[in-house]
Amino acid sequence: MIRMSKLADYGLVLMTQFLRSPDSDQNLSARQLAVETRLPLPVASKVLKALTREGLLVSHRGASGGYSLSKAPSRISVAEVLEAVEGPFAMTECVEGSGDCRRELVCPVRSNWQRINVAVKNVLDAISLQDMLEPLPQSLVTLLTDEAAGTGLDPEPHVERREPCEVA
Amino acid sequence: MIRMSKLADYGLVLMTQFLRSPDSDQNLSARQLAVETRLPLPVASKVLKALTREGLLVSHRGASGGYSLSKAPSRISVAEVLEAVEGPFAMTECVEGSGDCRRELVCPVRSNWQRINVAVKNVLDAISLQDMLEPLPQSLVTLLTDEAAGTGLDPEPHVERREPCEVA
DNA sequence: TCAATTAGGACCGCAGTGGTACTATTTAAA
DNA sequence: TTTAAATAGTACCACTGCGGTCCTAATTGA
Repeated sequence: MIRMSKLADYGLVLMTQFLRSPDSDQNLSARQLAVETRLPLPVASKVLKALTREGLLVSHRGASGGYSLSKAPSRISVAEVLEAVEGPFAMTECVEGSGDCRRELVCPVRSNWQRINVAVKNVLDAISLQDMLEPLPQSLVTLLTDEAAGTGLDPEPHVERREPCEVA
Repeated sequence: MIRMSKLADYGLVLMTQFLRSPDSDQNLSARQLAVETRLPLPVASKVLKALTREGLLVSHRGASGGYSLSKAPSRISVAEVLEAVEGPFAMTECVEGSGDCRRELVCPVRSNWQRINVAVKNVLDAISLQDMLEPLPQSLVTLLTDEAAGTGLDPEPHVERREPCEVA
């Protein structure tokens, strides 16, 4: 499924929550964020801690404390958020080089996984928090998808474009 | 980590194994494939069954039976193989529409996940089995990565290109 | 001083992955 | 006709790690 974890998804939801109010560098408490995002407080708290540890959020302790974005939302990428929560981006085990793969020497696909890994990561790195808010990045996505579809490969129509279901 | 499962990785390794011999539409038994890929026979067997069920392989039962590719390796994409083994491609839960997400109505990122999902899937769909064999698709990957990097977003240099470690 | 925060763990149930085993069915070859 | 070598299908299981909770500091504005 190439699924990313729920926690990472929560990370994105929480990060974008800062952009929903007029001033995006405001201070929001874990409690506020949890309520607004419909997440259980302990869960939101855990994710916020991770995001802070990785430098994407700045925390303010004590009464009337909270969190705020560490930089402009246009300069925070989706990939950054995901990696902050779930660690370095590695689609396969051999990409992160644990090194205990018995197939390593006879594996013909390994070096290409490295490349694919970079390609996918770049897709997620090209999308900023700002982009995630509105259904705007149409140009971006179509660009990416069109390029992917027209790379000189056999034009087998694998692609089945799903209709994105809009939010109310 | 956005990790895909080991089984899916095995699927790719097994599928590409057909291309390592001169005639790619030959008949290979599970036992042969298991030995050549250094995979336990039961594991290889399980994955091969899945690939057959999804129509990517054709099976031949009985003595001197085995598996063979159902179509030209240039017309089989990486995405197809992954989906055959681990089910439909969905990076987040809400993408596959289980529908029990309490955040659904207030979630600002949902519709964009649909798009990102398509974008990533297209990256994997643009790479054929053939491409996976040799470290060839340089043009393809650089194209994808360059396009991703130059989409008019804030040109923050998120991208840290890892040096791909070649196979012997 | 107090209450409201964040920081940092420890802890745990449980689903799902990775892997095994067994039986039934098919079929080329002896 | 028999046999052995295959695949098909399913049940089974150990174990990892995810998602989630809770508790105890440390911090700080009111």
